[in-house]
Amino acid sequence: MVTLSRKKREIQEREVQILRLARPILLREGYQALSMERLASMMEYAKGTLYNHFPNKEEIVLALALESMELRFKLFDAAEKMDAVSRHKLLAIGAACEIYTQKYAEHFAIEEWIRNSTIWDKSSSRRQDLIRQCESRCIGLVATIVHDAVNHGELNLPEGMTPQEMIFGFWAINYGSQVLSATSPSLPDVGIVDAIKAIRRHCYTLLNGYEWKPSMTFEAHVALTEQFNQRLDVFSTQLASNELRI
Amino acid sequence: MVTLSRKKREIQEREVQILRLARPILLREGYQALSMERLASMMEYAKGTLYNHFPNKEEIVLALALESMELRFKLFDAAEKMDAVSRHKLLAIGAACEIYTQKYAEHFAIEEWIRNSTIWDKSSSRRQDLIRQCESRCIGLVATIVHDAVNHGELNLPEGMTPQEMIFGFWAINYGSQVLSATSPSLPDVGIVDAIKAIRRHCYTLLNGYEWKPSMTFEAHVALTEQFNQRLDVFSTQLASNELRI
DNA sequence: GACTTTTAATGACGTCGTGTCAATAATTGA
DNA sequence: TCAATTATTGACACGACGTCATTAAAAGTC
Repeated sequence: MVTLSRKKREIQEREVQILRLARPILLREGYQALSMERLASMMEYAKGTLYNHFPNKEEIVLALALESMELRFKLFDAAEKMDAVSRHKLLAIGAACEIYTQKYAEHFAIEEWIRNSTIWDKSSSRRQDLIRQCESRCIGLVATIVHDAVNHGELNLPEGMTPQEMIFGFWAINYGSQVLSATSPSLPDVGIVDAIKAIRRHCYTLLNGYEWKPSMTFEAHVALTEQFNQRLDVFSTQLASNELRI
Repeated sequence: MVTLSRKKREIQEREVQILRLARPILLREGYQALSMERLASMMEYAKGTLYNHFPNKEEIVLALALESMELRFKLFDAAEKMDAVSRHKLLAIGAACEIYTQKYAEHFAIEEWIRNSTIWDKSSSRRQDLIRQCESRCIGLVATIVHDAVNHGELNLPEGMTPQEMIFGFWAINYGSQVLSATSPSLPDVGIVDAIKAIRRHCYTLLNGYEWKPSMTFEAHVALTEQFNQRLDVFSTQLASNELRI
């Protein structure tokens, strides 16, 4: 039936629309400002209708976070698909992180909400699963690079370290620096001028420490990172225009 | 006057008491569960009295976070005072981080609230300053170690890197791994068994990468870390019994 | 000790937000 | 055309924050 599917489509549409309205509020005015009443009136629907789509406010926040994580995954995926040796691919992943937290800083900010237990615990296990899956895929993707590196003899993992534990280090240092840069109250006062450059250096040194082949200069490391940065920038812009939404 | 000071003391006491009641609620039942009404009734005071002490709920949370940060600083301070060469002192700091996030996991969890903009923005600038100061002192303390290392010729900082930027790397990797371990939904499913050991390895490799003298084996690195761990464990237990509160 | 002044404590109140649910409207199916 | 199903509505109950006029207690004064 045409009418049926039209109605159904309308309802599905609305879900997207709710998220589209919610995102800037959460971002620019904070969690408190995001209220179901307000969303409903912006949608020109009653509050009850909103609750047909999302059982609570928290679920909306996690839905937003999931959207953001999916964008992250696409960036990672594009990075992994670059035609390069394993060490360089890892730089591409690093570049993807930089893009994500710089160009898509809002997405990074929204993704952080999943770590708030108030929000995580109140939302449905279905959505929690989706988020877990998305995170797993991201990790798996990067672990593949490590795996290949080992197989190609470009890297020897230390005794007893899994590929996942290897990437955990890079994950932690990148993630940590991003959160600290975004939220640490005293960072600017304290002489940390260019956090990104510092982290690049640390990652470079870490790669050297593990003797990940091919060895390279820091200048080459930076140059390559910049190059991947640009390519991923283009890619992500195309992505956005294809989907007509960011 | 005796009576005056008794009253004044009573009021001061109450501030501590409020925090002592608030902490376990925030920790075990979450932010929602911490309500001014409830705190007031537990104190057997009216709500208004509570508001004489703290202008809002957020301020209570930041006050708790500050207490926790002060404990962290004490651990760092004890680590820095260990009689050891610079590289080993940095291990002691690493051990202090481990103690803080393992033995005092609740403090770590509470400290995280300062990164919530809802809470940060609503509380007084006086308290924000105190927190910034405490963080600065922590950073400064560790930066000193790097400084000394350079002065003693045990470390060459890469061109253009400040001591603060050097420690930023270690800070980020430790902090990042702690947050990820605590909150990342898919970590266990994904083959990251012993996050602490992995991070020790990464820090070790990083130190090697910078050729921080004296060079050492990973086994020595781990053994020394364990040793500092124990010493700081004892220290922190004494600290707690001295202050009759944790 | 009687008093005034200052300081502290109280809790009813206004306000706002969540989430529910019986009632109503719209859509579908027969 | 009408019954059955599905979607929408908004009044309502509830709970929390933060205020403030009112009341109580303590300090200061003679």
